[in-house]
Amino acid sequence: MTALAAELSAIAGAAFAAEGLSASFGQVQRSDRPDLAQFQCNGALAAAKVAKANPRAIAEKVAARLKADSLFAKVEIAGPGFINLDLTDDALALRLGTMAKDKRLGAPESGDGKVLVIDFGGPNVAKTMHVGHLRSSVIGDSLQRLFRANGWHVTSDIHLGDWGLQMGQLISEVAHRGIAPIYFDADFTGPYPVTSPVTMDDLEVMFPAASAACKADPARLAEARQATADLQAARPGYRALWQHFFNVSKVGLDREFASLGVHFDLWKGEASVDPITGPMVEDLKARRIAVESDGALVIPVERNSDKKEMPPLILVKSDGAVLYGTTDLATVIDRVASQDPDLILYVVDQRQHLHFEQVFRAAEKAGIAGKATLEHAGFGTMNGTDGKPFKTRAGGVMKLFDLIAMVTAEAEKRLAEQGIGADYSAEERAAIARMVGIATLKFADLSNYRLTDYIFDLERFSRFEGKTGPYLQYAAVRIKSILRKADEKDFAPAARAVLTSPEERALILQLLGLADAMSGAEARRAPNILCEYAFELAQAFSRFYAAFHILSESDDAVRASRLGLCGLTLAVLTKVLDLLGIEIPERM
RNA sequence: GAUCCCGUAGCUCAGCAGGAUAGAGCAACGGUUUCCUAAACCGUAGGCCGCGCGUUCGAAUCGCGCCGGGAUCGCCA
Repeated sequence: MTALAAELSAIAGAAFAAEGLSASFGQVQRSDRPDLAQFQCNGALAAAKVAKANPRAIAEKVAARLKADSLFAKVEIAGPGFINLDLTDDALALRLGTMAKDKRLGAPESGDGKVLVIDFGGPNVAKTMHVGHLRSSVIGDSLQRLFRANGWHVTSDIHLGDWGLQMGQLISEVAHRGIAPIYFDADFTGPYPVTSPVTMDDLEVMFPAASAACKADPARLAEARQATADLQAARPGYRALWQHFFNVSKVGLDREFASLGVHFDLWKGEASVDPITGPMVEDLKARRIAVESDGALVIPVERNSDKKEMPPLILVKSDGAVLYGTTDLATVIDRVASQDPDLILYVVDQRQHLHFEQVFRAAEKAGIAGKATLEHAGFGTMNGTDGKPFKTRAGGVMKLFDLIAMVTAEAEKRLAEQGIGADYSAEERAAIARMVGIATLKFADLSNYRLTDYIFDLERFSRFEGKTGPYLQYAAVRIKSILRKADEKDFAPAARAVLTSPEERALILQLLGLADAMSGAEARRAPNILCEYAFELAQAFSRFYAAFHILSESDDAVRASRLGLCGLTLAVLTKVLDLLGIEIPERM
C-alpha cells in the first residue's frame, strides 16, 4: 500500500506525462485551503514556466485527464492554475478499509531491510543526567522507533562519554583527595577492591571541582592529561578506578532511561573501542593518511572547495592520549565490522557539527566506512528564558531526575483535582501520573523542530492543556472509554465507513495521512512532523467526538461506522504516540 | 576576522524542494456540560513573517546587503 499523497501524485504525474510534461509536476498534497478542496496540485504553474505556456491551459488539459478517473469526486481549476481535487466518499472509505486491515496501518517500507546504526543519548560517565540530555535521548529514541517502523533494521548505541580527559581529571582528583591510595600504588599487583571508593554523590562533587582545578592550575591540567594518557595506556589501578566510575554511574543512567522508556541495543562507549584504536592508528600511519603535525598525529581533511578553515582531525595528542575524534573513527570501524550498516546516524548536539564533518571526512579518506553513509542529525540547544543555555535559579542545571519527578507530581495533582481518579488504586494513579508526566516532557521537546534552539520553560513542561502530550493521550483515552461501553452493549464496529459529515471526512483524511507523515519524518529525521500529525489527528477526532454522540446514535449502520472510525483512530494514535515514545493509559 | 544557524501574534513555537486568505498552543475576551471523560469543543480579538534591494506571473520560503541574537573555528567533549 502506498501513501495516499504518493498514490495521487502518481496519477497526476501520469496525466502530466501524457501531455508531454515531466511527471514530477504531478506532486499532490493536502490542500492549504480545506474549504476549497481535499488535495491540490500546483504543478501546472511550475510546468508553465518550463514549457513557456499558459498555466491555466496546462491545468485544463491535465484536469480533463483526471476527470476521467472515477477516484475523484471533483477536479477544479482555481486561481492561476491550481488543480483542486476531492476524492469520492467511496474512494476514501475503500482506502480506509485497506488501512484498517493492514497490521502496519500502511506504514512505509522505506527501510526495506536496510541497516541503520543510530548513536544517541551519549551521557557522560560520572556526571548526573540533566535536562539538556532530554533532547538527544528523546529525539534519538523517536528516530529509532520511526526507522524501525519503516522497515529498517536498527541498532541503537548509547555511546557513553567515558574515555577522554574528563576521566583523567577525575582520576587525578581522586589522587589529590587521597581517598584511595591503593589505586595509585605502582607496586600493588591487585586484585583491587570490588567496592567503589567513591559514590555517585562523591563524583558529582568531584567532577566540577576537578575541572575547575584544571582550569585554574596548569599543573593540575598536566596531571589530568598524564592520568588520561596512563589510563589509555592501561595502567591497572586507573583501569580499576575507571571501572568503578562506570559502575557507579550506570545505576543513575539506568534509572533515568528506564523512566523515560528509552531503550538502547548497545551500551557501548568511547572506551569500548580502546582495543582497536592502537591498530587503527598504526594502520593510518602506515598508509600515510595520518601525519605528524606540531607533535600530534593528525588526519588533514581540508578540501579545495572549502569556504572556511577546516582543521585536521587530531588522532593522537602530543602527550600520547587519544581524543573523541579518534574513538569516533574507531567506532565507525567497529560498527562496519559488526553491522555493515547502510547508514550511521549521530543524534548529537549541533554544536559538534564541525567535529563530525572532520570525522566523516577522515573516515572517507581512510576508506573505513564500508557502504555506510555517515550523517549528523544535530539538534539545537535548550536555553533558559534569558536565551542562554538553561540554568536553574540556583545557577546549576536542573537534573533530569528532578524534572521527571516534578512533572509526575504535577500530573498526580491534576488527577486528584479531576476527582475521577478517586476510585483508582494508588498504583494505577502513580502509573497514570508517570505516563502523563513523561508524555508532557517528550511532546514539549519533540514538537520543536530538531535543529532550532528552544527555550526551556518549566511552565510549558508542566502544562496539560492545548497542544501537549496529555491532549493526545486524552483523545485516545476517550476512545478507549467509548469502545469499552460499546462492547458492553454489544455494539460492533463496521468494517466500512459510511460518510455523512465534514467531521468524518476530515478525520478520515487525517487518518489516511499516517504514511505520509512517517515518510516525511524519516526523510527529514524530524519527529516534530509526527507530533504535528498526531496533534491534528487528535484535533480531528475531538471535533468529531464533539459533533456526534456515538453510543446514542439510533441508526445502526451509522453508529457502527463511527465505532469503526473510533477504533482506527485509536490504532493510529497508539502507533504515532508509540513512535514518539508516549504510552497511553486506560483512563486519565 | 571566517564559517554556520536563528529573527514569524503579548509569550512559546510550526510553516521555508516559491503558490490561493501566514497557522497552532498559551495568555485575553465571550459561549458550550439532563447524554460516550470539559486534560474537551465553538467563537472574537491579535501579524509591514527583523530591515532593504533583487529573481519571479507569484517570496515568510530563493539570492545579495545590512541590523540584532547564538554557535563553531588543532591537541575538551
